[in-house]
Amino acid sequence: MANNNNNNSMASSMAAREEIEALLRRQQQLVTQLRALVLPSLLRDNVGGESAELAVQLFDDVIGCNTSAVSSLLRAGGSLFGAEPAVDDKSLVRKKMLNRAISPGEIRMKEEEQTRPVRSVATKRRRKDGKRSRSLVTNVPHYDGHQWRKYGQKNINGMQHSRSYYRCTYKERNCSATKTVQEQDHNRSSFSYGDETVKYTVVYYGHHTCNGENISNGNVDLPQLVSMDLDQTVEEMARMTTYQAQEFDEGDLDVPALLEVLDNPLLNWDMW
DNA sequence: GAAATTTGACCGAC
DNA sequence: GTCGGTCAAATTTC
Repeated sequence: MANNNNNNSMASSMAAREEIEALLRRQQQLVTQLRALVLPSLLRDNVGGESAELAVQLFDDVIGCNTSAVSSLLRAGGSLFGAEPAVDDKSLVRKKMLNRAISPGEIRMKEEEQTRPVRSVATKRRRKDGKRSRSLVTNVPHYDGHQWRKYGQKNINGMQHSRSYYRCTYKERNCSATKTVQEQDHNRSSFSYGDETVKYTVVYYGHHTCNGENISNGNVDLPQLVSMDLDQTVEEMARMTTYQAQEFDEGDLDVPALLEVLDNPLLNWDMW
């Protein structure tokens, strides 16, 4: 009897925890998207300067607070909400799928992903120059505040889509920054709900030593969203936000990487 | 004509 | 030998 009560309260605590966690993560996404929308407008309208810098700081502070809240929640998970029972990956996937009313076919696909052999770190090829890298998942891969020139494209083993290679436009100024853009396989992305949102994995290598001259002179490369009329931009962002909410999955959220979505000189490149 | 992109070849890590 | 990353000539775009 007492056991039943315990189980019930544990279950409701876990549900509450999951709900809070989901809300916090959703908040992170929204702020990050708002940041990506607002800052380029400041730069484009040449409002820039201190206002833009302050805006970057404020957005980062908000996201930072949110990240801390999620971390605290996860750390306190055991004591506050009761330790989660150990489950194997497959049953976890099933649980997640059931909570989201996903079809058995998709469950099978996800299970296959779990059992698919993963290329070990040791077998990964090292870049020739050994540059450090950061990665993020985004649906606006070209939108990072820098100007890039494509210098290559390759079909990658096991990937449906080819990978594109970009280097900083200001390479002649000794800027060694490069990035790769890889469209994610449609059926490998997080659980989708029938939408057709395309996601890209963007990996950045090296430092920008061009000091973002492209931005300071107002000649910012603002592909896709920012090149649209403002009304259209807001409308588009709202649409994207909806999709993000629908397909949200905890595995997708890489907050440090998202913090660099607007990867311009207003951010401190030396911090990584 | 300049700048950007494409694409096959090459290089080097594994 | 395979494969990911880069180079550079050819092609396309503005």
